[in-house]
Amino acid sequence: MLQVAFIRNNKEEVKQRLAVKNFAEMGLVDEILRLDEERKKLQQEFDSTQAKINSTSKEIGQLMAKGQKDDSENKKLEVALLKSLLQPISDKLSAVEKQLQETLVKLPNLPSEKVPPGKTPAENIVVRAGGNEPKLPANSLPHWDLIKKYDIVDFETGAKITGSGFPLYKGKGAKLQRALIQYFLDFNTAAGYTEYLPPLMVNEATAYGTGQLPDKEGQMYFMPADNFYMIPTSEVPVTNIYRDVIVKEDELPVRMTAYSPCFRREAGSFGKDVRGLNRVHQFDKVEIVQLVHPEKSYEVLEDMVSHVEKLLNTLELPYRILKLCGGDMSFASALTYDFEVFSAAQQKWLEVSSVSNFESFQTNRMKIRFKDSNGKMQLVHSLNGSSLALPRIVACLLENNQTENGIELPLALHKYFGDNKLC
RNA sequence: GGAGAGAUGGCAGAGCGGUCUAAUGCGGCGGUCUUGAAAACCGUUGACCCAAAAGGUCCGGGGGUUCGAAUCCCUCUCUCUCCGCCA
Repeated sequence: MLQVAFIRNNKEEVKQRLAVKNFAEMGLVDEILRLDEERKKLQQEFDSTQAKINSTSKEIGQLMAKGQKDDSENKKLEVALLKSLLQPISDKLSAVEKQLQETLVKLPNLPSEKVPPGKTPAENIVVRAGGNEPKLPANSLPHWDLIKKYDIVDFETGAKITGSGFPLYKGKGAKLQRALIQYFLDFNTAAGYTEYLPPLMVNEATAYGTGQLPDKEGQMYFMPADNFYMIPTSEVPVTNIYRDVIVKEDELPVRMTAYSPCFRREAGSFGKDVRGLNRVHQFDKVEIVQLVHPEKSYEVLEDMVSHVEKLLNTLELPYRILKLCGGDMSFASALTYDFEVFSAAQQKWLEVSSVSNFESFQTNRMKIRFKDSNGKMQLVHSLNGSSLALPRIVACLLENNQTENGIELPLALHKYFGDNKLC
């Protein structure tokens, strides 16, 4: 959520930058400023009327103490009159505040100046690439066939138990999940991130805090009996740890990592790209989140990108890093880098991580603040990224490392998996 | 699920219809003293709206009673104790 004061002081700049994200409803900006003006006017009316009521009520107390009954009765009538004036003002004020809030949350975050223009994924910019594409054997298979061949993921039984898109990992497949999670978490904690294991369901306030509500309501599984949402990523519970917290400046940066299963309805996506592990409703992911001083956030973003890149390098997979163009960025992000790995049998790039700086867009909703050296309250900046999402990593490990004698594992995983070959 | 108790400033904790502009203690910050530190003493110490002053709002959330609510009533949420159920 953008800050009204910022919009008020930078109206044209806000519109220009929203245009980079191909935002269409520019009328909302003017609407917000109009509502804000109205709010201010009503607030002043409310305050001055309330002030009169307060002072008169105090006088009543004093008159009663002196035993001046008639005078106090007159004052009571006066207050009653003022209160009848106050009620409609107060109702109007809450209505305007609510409307302002509802309009404000419809505005996406402003893209940073570093965001390249563009409308489609084709206009994203490849900033770096690494690793080598493997030479696959002649009879190489896509991962969904390898999975069957080695019997390590059973989609049919997963569908029987729950529904399609809920994979059932089995044997070495299950063990590989466990090994990857352990490895990723160790890699992150070694870099100074504190490990958390968060609740997998969250309440409305939490889902609202990171921007899932109201924007992506339909993408989350919802439990109506208790009004809980299944988390689409651990970013949601982890960032909300600090909701409504005023942190000390010297506690920054806050660095957190968490493993969790992620639940996504993926409503509207079907057909291509959903085969095998490419797109599923439940998957495992290790996430990194940072809360930082606003002056440091872009520096930290680069750190996080290089952290994920190092991790990816140890997996020995071919990858590339994209800087997303305005049209491909998410609602809440100011700058996003996507990581893709090359799935050799599918001949396709698959997204395995997305690292973003949200600046104060999330923290303004969550009121995560610190007091700077001048004693002024400031919002911290929040960033997060996957490090990493498992299914597509697994798909690539299977496809890229297939040999006649089974599937080899990168050196970094030998210790965690307990073997140098998957199967 | 049942019964009871509770939720107050960074923390502990008093207040139970008007002077609450929330006592007191601890902690934090500044100062005096000191070579320095500790101790002692003195002062200071939250957030939000408003460009700011004035003013207003905030004693878990929401609603009500009253001229006036931290204080009374209703309701929700959470915490604790006991019982029940349970991995």
